Amino acid sequence: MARIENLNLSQRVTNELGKAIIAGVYGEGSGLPTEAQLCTEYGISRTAVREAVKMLAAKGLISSRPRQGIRVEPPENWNLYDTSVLGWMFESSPSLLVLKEFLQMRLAIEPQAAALAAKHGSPQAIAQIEVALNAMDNAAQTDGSIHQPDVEFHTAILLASGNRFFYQLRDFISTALNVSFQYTTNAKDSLQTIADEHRKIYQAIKNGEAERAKNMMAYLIDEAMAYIELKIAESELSA
Amino acid sequence: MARIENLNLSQRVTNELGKAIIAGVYGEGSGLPTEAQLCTEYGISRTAVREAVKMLAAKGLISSRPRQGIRVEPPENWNLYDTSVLGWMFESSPSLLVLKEFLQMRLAIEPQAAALAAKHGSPQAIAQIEVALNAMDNAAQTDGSIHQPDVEFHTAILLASGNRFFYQLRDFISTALNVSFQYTTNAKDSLQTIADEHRKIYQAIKNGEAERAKNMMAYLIDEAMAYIELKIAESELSA
DNA sequence: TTAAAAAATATTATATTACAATATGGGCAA
DNA sequence: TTGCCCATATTGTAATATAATATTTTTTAA
Repeated sequence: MARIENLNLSQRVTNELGKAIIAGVYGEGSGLPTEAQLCTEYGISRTAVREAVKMLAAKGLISSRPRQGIRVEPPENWNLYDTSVLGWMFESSPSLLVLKEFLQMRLAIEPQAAALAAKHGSPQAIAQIEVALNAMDNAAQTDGSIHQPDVEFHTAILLASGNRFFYQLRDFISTALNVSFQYTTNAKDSLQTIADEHRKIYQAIKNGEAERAKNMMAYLIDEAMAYIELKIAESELSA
Repeated sequence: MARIENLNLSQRVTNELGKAIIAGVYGEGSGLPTEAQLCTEYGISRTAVREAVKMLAAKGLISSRPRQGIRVEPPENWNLYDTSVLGWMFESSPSLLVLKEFLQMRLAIEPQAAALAAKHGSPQAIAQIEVALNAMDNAAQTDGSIHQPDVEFHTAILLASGNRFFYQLRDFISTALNVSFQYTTNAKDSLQTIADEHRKIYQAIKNGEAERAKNMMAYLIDEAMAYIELKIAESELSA
């Protein structure tokens, strides 16, 4: 996705409205202002407003009909796997509970992806996993940030699964990881532990041990899940 | 989704172009005709063309920039979880191999969803599963179609999981099931067997047996997977 | 008085035209 | 040859007009 300052007018309006809709600014039923009102509100032409409306409709957030106006669609119709929608969600809602849902998804997807990678992964795809892994090691030893290579590691496994539906979830997983990082400690000695656990997954994939790769990945994500559930319990206690 | 005849102009054009793009009519790099050409080709105004372009851009299929024109995005950027995109895919590509990818996804998602439903499913949500199940039984005994209640059964479990990301995949799963039905035999005696296997899943969920629900669901999908792999082997043999 | 029909109205849908912004490629000058 | 500038093609934005659609109000007739 391009930087915000590079977006054109209708894309910027799409962003604004998308965020507002997901933040619940507009009531679900009747919903948004009319096109005319939006024009004056943003000081732009109807063309730009309509294009923004069309883009949001394509993402399942709204629908518009003559005489009725523009109304917000029920949230279960929102396309949550759209990168923009996902981003807007995290900007608006407290993320611990959403993060748990993310981890449940990761627990479903990633172990299977690892197993498929072990079974069918091409040598190049598996080499790509190793590249990311080595970058993690490097970061762990040189006190650098482990985040970027961590994301690349998981993305590379999705690609190696050979299933385009899994790989399609790379933004989803990246977002989940980015949010996770905000809650995890960065104790220096634990970085190497994390890298080592990732290496076990890699070796299982490389050796074609599907079950082992699957279990190791499940273990890794389960640890994160346990940590988040602890955090949720803490926050509920203090509330 | 509304019927085609009920769609407005820009939505119809979106459909036409979407299908054409996914069918590979336009080369990936340079890509589509200019807006002006599309106008004359379809005999419509630029407004309608631009709205269609914006909707396709929102689904990740294309991008457009001044002077460069409209170009097809690489397929890994297409939003495959968009219902329209999914539909266009199945209209264009031979479905057996795609179906296998679908089943791999289902094998990742649905067992986990069943486990979550067993752990956290609300009584109403679980009752909804039973409604679908009874309809399946009915269909099996009265020689009716088992398809619709089958879809509803799986959808109800996704809903009962309490995870909105799982429930969001209901259209995805439905599409996968619909395609599967085209390949499966409808031997009357096997219908009751299928219904019985579904009932085992339901009972495990109702009793809160997460692991059992998970395993039964995995078994169910694995059977479908084995069948499809057999079909794929057959078609490769004859080719 | 009530119900059906018709008219008024508000809003989105489509069309048309004009101009602005932008990036590509070619030509011109140093 | 290299670098700059300008012509040009294409999308981006704007403004305005008319059509389609569905709601509300009014009118009409039983």
